[in-house]
Amino acid sequence: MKPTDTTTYRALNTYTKLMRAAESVTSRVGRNMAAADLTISQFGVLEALLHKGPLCQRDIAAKILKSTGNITLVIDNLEKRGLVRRERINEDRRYLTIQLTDHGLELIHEVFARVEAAIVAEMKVLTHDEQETLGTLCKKLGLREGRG
Amino acid sequence: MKPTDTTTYRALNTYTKLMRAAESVTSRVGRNMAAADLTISQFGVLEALLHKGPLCQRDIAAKILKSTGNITLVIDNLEKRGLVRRERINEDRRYLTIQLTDHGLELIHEVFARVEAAIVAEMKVLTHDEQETLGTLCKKLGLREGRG
DNA sequence: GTCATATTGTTTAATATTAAACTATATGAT
DNA sequence: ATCATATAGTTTAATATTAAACAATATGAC
Repeated sequence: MKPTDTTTYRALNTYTKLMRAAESVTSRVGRNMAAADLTISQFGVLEALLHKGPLCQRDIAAKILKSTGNITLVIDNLEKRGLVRRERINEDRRYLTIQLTDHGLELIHEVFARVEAAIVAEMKVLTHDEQETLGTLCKKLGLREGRG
Repeated sequence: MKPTDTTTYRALNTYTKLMRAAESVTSRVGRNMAAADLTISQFGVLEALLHKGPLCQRDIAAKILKSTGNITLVIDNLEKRGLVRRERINEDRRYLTIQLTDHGLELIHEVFARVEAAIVAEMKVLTHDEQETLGTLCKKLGLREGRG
């Protein structure tokens, strides 16, 4: 093999493993969301509101990497279930502030705890040092322009 | 912070970075598929056929981690574009063998080369050793039961 | 003030995805 | 041979997602 070939081979291999790991972990962790009848996106929205407080839809879209059109629907569905509330802001009436309701807060609190536990369990196959290393390497890949 | 807290914190942090890296890289690499009017799933199917030869739909579904129902549609669309061909097997008439057409082979050959180059470019932010390390750590996370 | 431009959120149309019900075929026990 | 079970693929209904067009509101130049 020429050096280029081994370089390519290594890159493809690493890429594949990264993707598989992400899919695999997402799928297992996601079961805890599905158990509470939350999609990954719905969980993402509620989790953002839990940890950042009330947000407008645009900020939510940016946070969970989805289109604003999609967020409209996700919030619609959460609103129907009484988990969040929309509130028009008077200083700038284009904005809507999305807030957790009491029920929403209670639910995401509980589901987040389970998800958190699942993530900790997933990561337990790695030592602390390995986790730090993985985080550092992933961060290098994540940084860069472009959606995502 | 109690030890449990730092453990949890580290796990969540690592998880987030893993997810961001995967999304980010997928999104950038995926542009090369979109440029040829291929969805990620369509690319996945063609790529599997390119590197593994003819496959039945069930195997394709397993390979790209999608439902068999979805594969039916993906293959339908590829067939409409004349990129693959379905062929009933006579030894067991439940099976369909999916083959690349000449046109399909030509296309995936070209698109795969671009995707490959994109992946190599993505991975260039990591040294060879770092790639090996990332691969090893991801593999530990990926292994386990469960869809994915 | 008025108009051009930006921005927030909504709607629409197209596509993707899944789970579950279904059809057709094969296999194995009796 | 027959029947129960399993398997491959399809269909259907529900949901998710995006891009693009759109409505409402804000901002800034003049």
